Amino acid sequence: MDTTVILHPAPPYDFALSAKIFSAGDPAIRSYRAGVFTHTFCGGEGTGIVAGVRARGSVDDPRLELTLHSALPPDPGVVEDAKTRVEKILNIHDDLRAFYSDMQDDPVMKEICTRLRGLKSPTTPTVFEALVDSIIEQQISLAAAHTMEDKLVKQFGARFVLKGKEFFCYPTPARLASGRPGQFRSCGLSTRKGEYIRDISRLIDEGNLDLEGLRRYRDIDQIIGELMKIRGIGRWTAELTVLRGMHRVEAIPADDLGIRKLISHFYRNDEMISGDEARSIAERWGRWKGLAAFYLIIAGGLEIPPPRKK
DNA sequence: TACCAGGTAAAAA
DNA sequence: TTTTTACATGGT
Repeated sequence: MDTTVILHPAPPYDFALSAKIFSAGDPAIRSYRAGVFTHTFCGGEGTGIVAGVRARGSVDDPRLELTLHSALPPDPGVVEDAKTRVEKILNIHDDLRAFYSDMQDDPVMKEICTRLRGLKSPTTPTVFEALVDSIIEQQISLAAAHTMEDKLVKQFGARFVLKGKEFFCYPTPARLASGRPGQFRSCGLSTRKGEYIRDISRLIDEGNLDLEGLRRYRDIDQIIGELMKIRGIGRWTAELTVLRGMHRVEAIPADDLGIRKLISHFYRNDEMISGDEARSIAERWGRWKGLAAFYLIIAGGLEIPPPRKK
């Protein structure tokens, strides 16, 4: 059973460029293959929906075709919910014009914005997901972390079968709260990281931590401060969580090794810089520090060259 | 084979 | 108070 609706992103929007970051994703969870972004949504009792998104129109007149694949016809409310969630994950209603306008004084970012026009950064469906993934990504390589993240989803997440294929959804705090140490270890996580994730999941499950509620703080430093009170969450993890999980694009995890390397590549001729130096350089991006960092990540991946030194 | 990789908390000094 | 160490897996 397929149900199709049309979404209307704010232009400019380059879906193919924006979705490419999901290319390495597992199709049983979330991926981008052959021009289609797919994402799972779990219902009750082993049921679920696979959402597929493809581009229609153009960068300046963009439309998206969202198709929901399910065993039974979905309720109108379910369709509306999936639509809202996809819009939020891809942030298709972001207006990039103010960002581009503010980058005009920075020759490096100005050039990158021209090359990557229409690129929008994604957000995780929940703050919880951003937080758990950030913990997993502490210290180790992204390749290693992504393997562990997929294992965690398959170990703890809800499962459903559609057209003979198996799909998984990101685990709820309740599921991770009752995880045993051996289960986290079998996902490749250190015993310590397993404890962090289990303890945070318990706090949420028992009603002692409201991650989504932290969105109400206007001051980002207040959110970061609240997160850092929790065991396992340092500054880097807190900053990455608000950026990726709350779409607070003014936040930048400046201590991040990858971001430091990218800033040094584009602004300091590949001479390695400290987190404080990265923070200092990022100041020029104003309220767009995190989004600018995302643009650097994609520019780095596409091997867009830094401007010739003067 | 080592060593590093998008950190953090806890132990040791 | 500041410095050092353990941790886990994938890539090189």
